[in-house]
Amino acid sequence: MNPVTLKQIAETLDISIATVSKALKDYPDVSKKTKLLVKETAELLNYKPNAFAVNLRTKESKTIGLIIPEVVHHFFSSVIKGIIARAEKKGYLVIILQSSESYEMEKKQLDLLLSKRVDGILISLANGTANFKHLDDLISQEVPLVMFDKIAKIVNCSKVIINDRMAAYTATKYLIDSGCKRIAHFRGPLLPQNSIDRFLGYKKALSDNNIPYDPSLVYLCECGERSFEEGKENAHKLLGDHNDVDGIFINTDLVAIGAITEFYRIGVKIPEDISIVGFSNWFMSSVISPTLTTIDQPGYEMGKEAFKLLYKEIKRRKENLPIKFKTVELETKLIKRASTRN
Amino acid sequence: MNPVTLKQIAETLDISIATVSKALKDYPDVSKKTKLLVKETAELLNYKPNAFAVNLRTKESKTIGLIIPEVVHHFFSSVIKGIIARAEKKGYLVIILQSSESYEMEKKQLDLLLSKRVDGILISLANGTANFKHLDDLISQEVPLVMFDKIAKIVNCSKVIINDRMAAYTATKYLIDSGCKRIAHFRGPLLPQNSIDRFLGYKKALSDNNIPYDPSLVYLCECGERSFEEGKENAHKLLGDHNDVDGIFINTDLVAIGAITEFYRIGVKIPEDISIVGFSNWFMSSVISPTLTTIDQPGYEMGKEAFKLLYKEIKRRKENLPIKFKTVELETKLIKRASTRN
DNA sequence: CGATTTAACGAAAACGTTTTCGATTTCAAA
DNA sequence: TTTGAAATCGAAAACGTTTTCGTTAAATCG
Repeated sequence: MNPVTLKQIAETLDISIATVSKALKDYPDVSKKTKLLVKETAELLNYKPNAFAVNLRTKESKTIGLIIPEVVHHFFSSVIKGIIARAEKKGYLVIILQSSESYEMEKKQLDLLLSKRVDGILISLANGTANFKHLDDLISQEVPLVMFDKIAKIVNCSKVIINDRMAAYTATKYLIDSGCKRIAHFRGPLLPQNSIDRFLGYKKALSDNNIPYDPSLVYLCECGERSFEEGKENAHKLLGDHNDVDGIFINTDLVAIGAITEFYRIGVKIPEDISIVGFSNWFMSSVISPTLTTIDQPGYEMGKEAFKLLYKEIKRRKENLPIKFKTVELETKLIKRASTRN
Repeated sequence: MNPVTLKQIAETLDISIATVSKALKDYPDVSKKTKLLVKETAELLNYKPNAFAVNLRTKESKTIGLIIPEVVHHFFSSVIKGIIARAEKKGYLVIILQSSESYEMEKKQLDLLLSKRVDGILISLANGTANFKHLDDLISQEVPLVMFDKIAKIVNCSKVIINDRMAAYTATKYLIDSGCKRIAHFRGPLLPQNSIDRFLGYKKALSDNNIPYDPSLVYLCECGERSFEEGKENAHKLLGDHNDVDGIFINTDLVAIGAITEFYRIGVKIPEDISIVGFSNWFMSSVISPTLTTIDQPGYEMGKEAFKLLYKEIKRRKENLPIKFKTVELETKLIKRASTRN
């Protein structure tokens, strides 16, 4: 009935608890004979170490926390998968929390994880967070922390990112190379670094190719739950505002798909009239019609990489070694499909 | 530096640890004066209870485990979101593991969660599991367990499901009512209950409407990573095998989208030549062209409901009350879109 | 054979909390 | 004043491990 403990093994073998514990962990100061004996009876009694006691004693939980803005999201699901896969290999479990793009939530979830005493935290920032005290506090408490995708450059910790700016540059450049002269941009929210970077990449590509930057060609989206609708709305507005746009670089695939849908409804031909490049390479993008040219954002790899960094930090921290923060940058690539002319 | 403990509060106030503990938890046998004092200094010293010690003492972790076949999946993401939302409200965190549709994995993950001593487990079965000993073992160990979506009828625990059979019946009936005479079915794998039920619903709808059942119209898919390709392949095969099919009920949306893609490529008109109904109502289905008629499967609600059931069981178990297993059935509805004639 | 090393084991503290139960004090009623 | 109950507190055990350090027995060496 009640779970087997070291004590019970010790009693049935008439040896001490200490010896049993050491035998199970292959300490050198216990004979091979008793080791075998202990292991056999542990097996027999179906002994499972009590994680609570181990945690208390060792001061670690072999558990990490993960905070993402949104669970129902192709990119973040991929990240989750990558993290879980890697974590499991190293014997870590992962607790997932979502900030729903809210700063307040993010703080709350961080506190929750802290009070559960996870061994480390992985986080992708909410769009709403512009203040980073909660993160700095973490770091000064020496809690291993690594940020990925939506990061804050100013916070001093390890990070894994893509080069949003360069990727956006590539995307825009591809539009230019395919003959577009007047290129709009549906950008993401104002705060997060990556939507800023994508905007900057877009601008740089224009200026490098002697295309004047026109602010009236930049449309804003929240890129949240309403992404698809925002795409439709912005597409509609764009047609009202301008009649000479022949290309759009869009902050994220879902918005792009909304735009395509609206253009289709109105009768604007993609890519003949307007070429479109998205961002993220959601699975959906390979399936809609026309298929969407986009930037592939390696979620699974990002998850794996983020955990690797965190794991190293946890380990070094345990051995009291100095920590050096690293930021690894993952490759993106342009996926050419049918929403652009080639 | 080191985290504050009850002991330190006790020492600064020159009272006992016991009193501090009781003061913080509002025990009746400590005066209001000292309660206030204790709470103030706890606040001041930024005291956070050591979760490890609490776990050991109370024998619970306020953590539950979740095992799903696949994380990168619209339906399961929604479920995750529902579970997390509900769990957080009750002060529970959730550890997520994935079985990758493999029985062996599923067993392994279950063991992992067990060894972490989670307070309960939520599971949606892998397609590969036909043996349920691992689950029965759990139940006999009195670990609260509830299954959702992909369940095993034979296992004696609480469940939350949809009526796959009825939903499939409705879908097929809708095809019939819209004029289809010769209706194919792309079914899911042989083992899981829900693909069996959907198949049975399809069959029942035929026989209730005097349409002969023709086994050669039933095509199998794994419905795993290759869903989209399977849809294309089956669509292609179908056209080779039959030239009179005018409707298909497809086990899951992604396969349906594959089929639509292939039909589009070949020039078969949807819904004029062939009508299609999918299953699950992935977001994607509202966005492709033509938009896909499908059955809405309420993932978020299912997650919430599953946690509610689990929570109740955990609570009753703690109070040593008798447990009665419940299975709640969630409503589905037919979403009529453009892949069928109306 | 005595001295010293090596091998094998166990006692006990520690991790930080919760909770039982007994001890002390206070105070009102008799 | 005595008695009893009520209010307030603390000692201590317990949860199950891990690990240090001391103890004993066996083996090795000179």
